[in-house]
Amino acid sequence: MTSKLTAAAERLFDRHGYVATGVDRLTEAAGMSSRTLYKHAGSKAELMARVLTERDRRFMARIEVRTVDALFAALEDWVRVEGCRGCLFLRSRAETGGDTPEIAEAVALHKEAFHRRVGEVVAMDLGREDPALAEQVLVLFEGATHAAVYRGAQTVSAARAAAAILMERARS
Amino acid sequence: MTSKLTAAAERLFDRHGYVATGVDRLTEAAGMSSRTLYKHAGSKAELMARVLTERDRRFMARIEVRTVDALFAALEDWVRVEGCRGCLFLRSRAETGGDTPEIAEAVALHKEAFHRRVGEVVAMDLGREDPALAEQVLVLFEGATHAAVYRGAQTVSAARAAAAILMERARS
DNA sequence: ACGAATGTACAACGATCGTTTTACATTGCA
DNA sequence: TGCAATGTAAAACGATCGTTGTACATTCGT
Repeated sequence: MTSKLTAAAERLFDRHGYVATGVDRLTEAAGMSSRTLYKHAGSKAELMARVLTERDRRFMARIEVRTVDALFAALEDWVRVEGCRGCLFLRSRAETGGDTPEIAEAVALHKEAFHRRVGEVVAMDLGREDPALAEQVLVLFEGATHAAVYRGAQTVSAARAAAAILMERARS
Repeated sequence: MTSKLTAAAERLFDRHGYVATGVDRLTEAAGMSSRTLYKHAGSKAELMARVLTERDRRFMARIEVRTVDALFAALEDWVRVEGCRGCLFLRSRAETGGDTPEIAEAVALHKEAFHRRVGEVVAMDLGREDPALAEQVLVLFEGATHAAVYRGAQTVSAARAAAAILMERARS
């Protein structure tokens, strides 16, 4: 019941935006009364935070990989499943101007974890730490995600190819 | 008077989001009555479209360059002046789910122009067309813009360095 | 000097916002 | 069997939304 709410909320927030999605649309999609929604979620902002935390779990599980190439392969899968609408975390933070603490915190936690993971994958793939290279890979990942909004999923393969070149150069 | 409105609106939309910014906050910041705002702008959505068109002009003027390196130098200047809040175009489109025609159209026009410009710069710099390389440069640009939201302006120099490597490799 | 244009302040429009209240039905454990 | 717990529907809360109407002041070209 709680998971149905979270799933429905994620879909609506992702497709129409956090602010633009009213509570009545959430209750309708989740098939529950507003009373029950508030008992479960506390508030709309807490619901969004819950959505983000849940999405973070799903996303981070998908990028549990050992190579940079697999990182972008995972992103290809992700956009195939989730579509190309940019990063929900950055979008919801931007929508609220960072003024909603629950949301800002969930986003910060996710982006910290993501940054750490990229660093780890680059280190594993390369055999040594390389923070500068990791930052470039992160930029390619984020760029593929956002450019895909108007350029389509091809941006992910472009980023993948670019990352391969950077990795190859760092190895030799 | 119209330009003061547009400037004030851009600032508020950029910092707090399109939906979250009410008309009364716009009138207050622009120092005019709501009646006058609507005479000038027509509607809130049209005002946002005007803001985006104006921003497109300012942005495109800044990336009138001849080399890929200068492209990222221009982005460094841009984020120094405008801050790191991601791409206003993609954000406003996402906020409205693409359901507001005036906004969706302004965004589409800007992104088309931007994509074309990147292709031109890569071609000039390289001496020949290279659409695949241009796509990678575009991904780096977009990635620097969005990663900068949580990683800071350093992402731009990371992207700049990565682009230099890709360009060098394409030249030899 | 005068009428059109353009500005203002301000109340009000109906709609919708997030949230809570009221009153009632169903379930499950003691 | 009965009392919590948990659900429902529906109305209402005050606030705010984008937008418009009313009534009055200022500026400006002729």
